[in-house]
Amino acid sequence: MNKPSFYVQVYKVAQQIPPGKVTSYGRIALMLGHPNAARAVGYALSALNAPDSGEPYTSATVPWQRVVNNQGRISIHHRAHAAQEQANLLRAEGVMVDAHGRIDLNIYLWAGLHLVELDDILSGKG
DNA sequence: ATGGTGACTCGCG
DNA sequence: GCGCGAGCCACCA
Repeated sequence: MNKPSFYVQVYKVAQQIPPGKVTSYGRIALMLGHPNAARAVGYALSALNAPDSGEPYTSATVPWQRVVNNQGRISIHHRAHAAQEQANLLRAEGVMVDAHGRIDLNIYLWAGLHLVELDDILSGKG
C-alpha cells in the first residue's frame, strides 16, 4: 500500500478528536510533522467528499467541525452555510460557540496525540 | 515543471 | 481587537 496522502493523514487525525473537543489546523499540521502546512490542512477538510459519495472519508465520517483556527474561531469565510453548520454541530456536542463563532480553547482544546499513537493510527492499527 | 488556489498563521500598526 | 501583507504547503490542471 502507498503511504497515505497528506489529506488522508489529516482525516485520520481528525477522527481522533473526541466529541466536545476541538483543535486547530496548525496543530494537526504540527502533529503530522509539517509545522507550516496549516493551510494544506484546511484545504484537505474543504475537499471532503459528500456523505453519499461512497468514499471512505466524507463530511459524515470525518468530524471536520472539530477543527478551528488557532484563535479558536470558526474560519470559514467563503461558505457561510458551512460555517453555521459547524457551529451547530459543535453546540450539539456541548461546545460553547459564541455569536462571533468563537470557542474558548482553554476549555475545549484537544492537545493532540503522542508520536507513538499517531504512528499506530497512520499505519492502520488505530 | 509551473502557476493558481484556499476552512492557516504570525507579526505589525 | 481588527485588518493587511507575507510566508508556507499539498493538490490539481
